Amino acid sequence: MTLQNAFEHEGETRDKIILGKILGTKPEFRTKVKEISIEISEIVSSVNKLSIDEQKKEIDENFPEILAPKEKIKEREGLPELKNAQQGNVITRFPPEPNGYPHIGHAKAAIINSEYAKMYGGKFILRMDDTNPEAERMEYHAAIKVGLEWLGIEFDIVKSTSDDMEVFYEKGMELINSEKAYVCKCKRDEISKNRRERKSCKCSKEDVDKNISNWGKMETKFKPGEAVVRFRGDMKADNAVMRDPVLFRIIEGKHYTVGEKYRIWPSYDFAVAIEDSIDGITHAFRSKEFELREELTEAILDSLNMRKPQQGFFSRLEFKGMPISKRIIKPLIEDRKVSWYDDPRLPTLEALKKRGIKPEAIRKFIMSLGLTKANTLAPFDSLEAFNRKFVDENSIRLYMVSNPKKLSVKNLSITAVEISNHPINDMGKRKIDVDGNFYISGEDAQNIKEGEQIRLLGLGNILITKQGEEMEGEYVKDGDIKGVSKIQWVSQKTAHQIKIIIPKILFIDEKFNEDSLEEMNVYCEPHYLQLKEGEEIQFIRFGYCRKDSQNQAIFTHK
RNA sequence: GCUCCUAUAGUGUAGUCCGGUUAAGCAUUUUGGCUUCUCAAGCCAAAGACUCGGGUUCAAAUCCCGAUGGGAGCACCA
Repeated sequence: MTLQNAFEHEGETRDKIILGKILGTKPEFRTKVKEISIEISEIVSSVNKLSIDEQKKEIDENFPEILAPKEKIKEREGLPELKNAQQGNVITRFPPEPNGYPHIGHAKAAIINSEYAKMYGGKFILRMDDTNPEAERMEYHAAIKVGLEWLGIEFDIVKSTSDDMEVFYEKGMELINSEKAYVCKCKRDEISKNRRERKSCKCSKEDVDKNISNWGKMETKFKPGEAVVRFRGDMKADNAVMRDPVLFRIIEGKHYTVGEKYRIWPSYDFAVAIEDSIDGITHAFRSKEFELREELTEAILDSLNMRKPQQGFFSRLEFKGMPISKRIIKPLIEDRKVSWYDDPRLPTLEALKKRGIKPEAIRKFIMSLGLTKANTLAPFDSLEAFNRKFVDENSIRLYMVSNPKKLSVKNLSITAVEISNHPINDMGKRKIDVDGNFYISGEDAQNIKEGEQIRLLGLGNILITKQGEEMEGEYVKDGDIKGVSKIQWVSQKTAHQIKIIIPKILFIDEKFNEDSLEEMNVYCEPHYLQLKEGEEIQFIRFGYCRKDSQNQAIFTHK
């Protein structure tokens, strides 16, 4: 073993390392560390005296097996194992609030929870967390469902928190009756101040009868803001969430599905605790900002003698320079700095789709981030790398020319060429008519000198006879493929003009990037017109783009 | 201010619970090479990390203490 290690490290080894290896593989020596370490030192120094060739000889003669290449460490696949989980008995959930358009953050929560359900052959529930009528809308509800469908996430059960209003009332009454909750009539500011100062208010001392009658008044008489139900937590707790949090409050707005049927609405903490318990959720993964809520969720369920789910937490996911919150996006839309929530510069699912990111890539990407609680500010690059693998296989290759320059070729003996749509996969061929009049890219034109040969891809070599605004050349029959620069081209007669939109980073160091949307007017092959909208293509030597319409494409990535 | 979470290459992570079998694995990025009628994809190679300071131990990325950086919570939002 000493020999092996020495050989692997250029003929030198260290006794500490050898000791570690022996103790690691043979725990029975651990009690005799002193004795064996002396022995090891001797062996090590004798091995180190040998030259590397002598070591190799020794190995060949006596221990040939250790020259076999080491097997690589196996990378764990997928997510880490769950605690207290049994195959077939896992139920997870994704509870978005329908108060905005779904984005990459939603995707992370949904994918992690659904993957766990899948991993354990369990169930996965989509629960629209709609307990604040003022913020929620059908439009968002629908957008979330569309987004998740696009991601390819399947649910066993779809429900809304508001389906269970009667249960919340029942459980709320139970808490009031058992003195675990009380009606508080303090002003909002007062509650907040008392929380900070860790002081109870006088409402918390009211008896059960008074609380019950006040609950009655909440149903009819009190106005929004005049009374709330609070959980009797611990006003002295270090965890501020435990300082008598609100369980119910009055909201009079019209709810997008149940209308004005209810005016007392449960708070998030209460609703989630109860819902997770009655839905049979075994494992609930929430993003890190809810970490302090774990204690409260458990306290509520304990006081109701209800079953508790196992909770887990993961970090929020954001891309560098791509805002995720409505607070930032909304003003951008109002100022017309971005067009809408599907603007390709945004990290919403709709935008990612428009930009040409594939759902499989998002899934792989999110799985690659793991379940870490450290903040993740991923660069968009890594998503692109995943996406490229999916997109490359089935994007047809087309020629496109930017900053077009004219090139006319004399003595062109052919009138049409056939070009295959993909270099490796069989995706058919297309025929292009040519008449000697081409466009080539301005960038390529710059690099060409008179008297040089270039090759128009798929067509043939051209000897450039005249540089300048309008270039001229001669067709070289059977030209040499190797050693000439190969460039893409478009036939002047059939060239189709499109606009390519290049989305770039929206914020640079917290400042809006005024140049975040670049537009290019380019010529491409007429074949573009025959493609379906939404199809991914690769403009050769430029990058992958998604066809947005007959005259507009969006740049996906290199 | 108080409380909680977090810290591994340029970037994202695995390993940390239960110290040694791995002088830290993977992906991405960058660079070089091969292949190729694309500057794509594919293949090969190189480069590159345990935040800092103490302690425990024969042995610390891993355990303990402290410091520092980053994030979150202290809503009648979720």
